[in-house]
Amino acid sequence: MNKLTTEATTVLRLIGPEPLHRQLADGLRSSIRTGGLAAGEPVPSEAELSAIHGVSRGTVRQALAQLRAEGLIAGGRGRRPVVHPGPLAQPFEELVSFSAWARSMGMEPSGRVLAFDLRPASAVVADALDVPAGTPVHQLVRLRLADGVPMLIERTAFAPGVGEAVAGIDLEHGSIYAALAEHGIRFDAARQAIDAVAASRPDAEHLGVGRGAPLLRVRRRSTAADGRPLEWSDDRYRPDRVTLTIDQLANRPGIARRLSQGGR
Amino acid sequence: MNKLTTEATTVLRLIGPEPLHRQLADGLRSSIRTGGLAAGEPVPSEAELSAIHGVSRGTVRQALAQLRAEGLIAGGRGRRPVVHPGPLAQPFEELVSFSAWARSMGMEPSGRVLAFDLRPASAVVADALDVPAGTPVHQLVRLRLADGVPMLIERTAFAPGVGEAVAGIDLEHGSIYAALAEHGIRFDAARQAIDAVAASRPDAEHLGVGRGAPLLRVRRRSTAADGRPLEWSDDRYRPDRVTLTIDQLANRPGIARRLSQGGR
DNA sequence: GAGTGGTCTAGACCACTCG
DNA sequence: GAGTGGTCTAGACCACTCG
Repeated sequence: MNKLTTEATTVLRLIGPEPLHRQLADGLRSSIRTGGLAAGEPVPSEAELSAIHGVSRGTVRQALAQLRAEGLIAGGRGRRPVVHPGPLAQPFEELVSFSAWARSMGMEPSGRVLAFDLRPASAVVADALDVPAGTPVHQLVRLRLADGVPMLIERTAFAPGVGEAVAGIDLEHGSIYAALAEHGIRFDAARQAIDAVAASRPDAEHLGVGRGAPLLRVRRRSTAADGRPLEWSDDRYRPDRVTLTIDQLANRPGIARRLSQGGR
Repeated sequence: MNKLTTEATTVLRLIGPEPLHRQLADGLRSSIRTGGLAAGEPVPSEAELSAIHGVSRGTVRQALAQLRAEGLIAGGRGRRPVVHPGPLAQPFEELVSFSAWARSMGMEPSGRVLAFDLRPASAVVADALDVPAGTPVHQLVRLRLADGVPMLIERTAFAPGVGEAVAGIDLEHGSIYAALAEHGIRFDAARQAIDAVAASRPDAEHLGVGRGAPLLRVRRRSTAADGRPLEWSDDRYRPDRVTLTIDQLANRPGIARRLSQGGR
C-alpha cells in the first residue's frame, strides 16, 4: 500500500448522473491543477485507483485515457504514468474568449467597440455562416485590450439568432462568450486558419504599430455541438504581444499546412 | 444484414504482432481515405464490425476511439457514427517534413542550402536542445520550394547525434525526416510557437517578397518518444503561399494564446 | 520476480434515436 | 420496439520495467 498515493488522491464520492470515468478524470485533473499531484510525479497505478475508488480497471483506464488526450499525463508500458511536466493549459473557453484568456493571465480585459451593426454578409461571411450572400447579419469590430494595452483587433460576424443575443451585451467590458452561454448558446468546436498580414493604416493606428507592420491573423469559424456555425471572426494580433502555441503529438490532430486560397 | 456495409469494409486478416485494435483502425482509416467509406456516410455499427472481423466490441470501440481522436469520424449517442465531412488530413510526418507535405499536395519539393555547418549554440538553441550554450551543433539554413516556387526559409539546429546523421543526406532533394527514420531517429511530438515577423532583407530576396513584408513564423522544438529534443527550427513562410489550419474541439488540446516572451 | 500498463474477451444495463 | 452507442464489470494473458 502506498500511503502517499492514497493521500494525494482524494477518495471520490462517485454518485450522481455523471459517468464514473468522468468523475474520476475530473478528480485527477483537479488534483493535478491544485498541485496534489505535482508535475513529474507518478500517478497512482491503475490497480490502486481501481481499489481506492471501488471501480473496475476499465473505468480507470477510460479516465486516464482522457487525461492523456488532454496532455496532462504521459508514459506507460510497464512504467507508471507521470504527470506531464509543463503541459499547455488550454481550456476551450480561453481560446474563444479573449476575456477569459486575459483574466487567466492575471490581466484585466476590455474592449473598444469600433463598429457594431447589421450589415449584408459578404461572400466569405455568408459561406462561413451558411446563409445566402447579402443576408443582414450582426457584425462587430472591436479593439481588445489587456490592462489597457492593445492586443488585437477582432472583426466578428454572428449567425442569425446569435447576433440578436449579442446586441444586449455590454461590449466594452462583458464577455460575449459568457453572455451567450447564459442564453444556452455554447461553442463546441472551431476551425482556424492562421497566417500573417501587413497592418492597414487604421488597424496600425488602433494597435499602435507602424503601417505595414506584420500582424498575426487568425480566422476562426466556431460551431455548436450539432455543427451549426455560430460566428466567424478575423482576429489580428500584435505578434510582439501575443504568440500562439501548440503541442503536437504523433497520430493526434494538430496543425495542418495549407496552400493559401486566392488572395486576401 | 447490411450488404453495402459488408462490401465497403474489407474483412481484415487480423494477424501478426500489431494489436488488433490498431489493425482495425488502420483498415478503417484507409477505407475512408480511398473513398470506400465516403464523407457523410455512416460507419458500420460496432456490433457489425465486431461480427465481421471476429473481435470483441471492446476492441472495436478502441479502434473507433482512435479514429474519433483523429477527427475522422463523428457522431454517436444512439446514432451511427458518420465519416467526418471534410476532416483535416494531418499525418504527423507532414507537419515535420516539408517534403512529405509538398508531395501530398501533388507538388515536387526541393531545397536550396544557404548554409550548413557546425556552429556554437546560441542561448535560445542551447535551451531548446538541452545542451550547454556554446556547444557546437549542426545548423542548417534552407530555402524550401515546391514546384520551384519559394515557400519558406527554415533555420534548423540539430541535437548532438542527430546532426551527424543529417550531414550524410542529400539536402537539396532528400527528406531529412525520412533519412533520420532510417537511422532509427523518430520524431514523436513537437511544441510550436506561432507569430508573425517582418522579412529581413536577405529573407525577402530569397522568398521574392518586399523587404519588411509580413512572414508567418513557426518555431518548433521536436522531441523523441522519451522526451529528448531532436531539433529546433525557425521556419518563416510566405503567408500568401502557405496557411496553417487547426481544428479545435472542446476538451481537447489545441492552440494556446501566450504572451510573447521578450523581443525577438 | 513482482508490479505495471497494453490488450482482449464476454456479458450486462442503460439512454438515446429512429421509423 | 429494435437498434445504437455509452458505460461498467470481472477476468485473463502478455511484454515491459525495475530493483
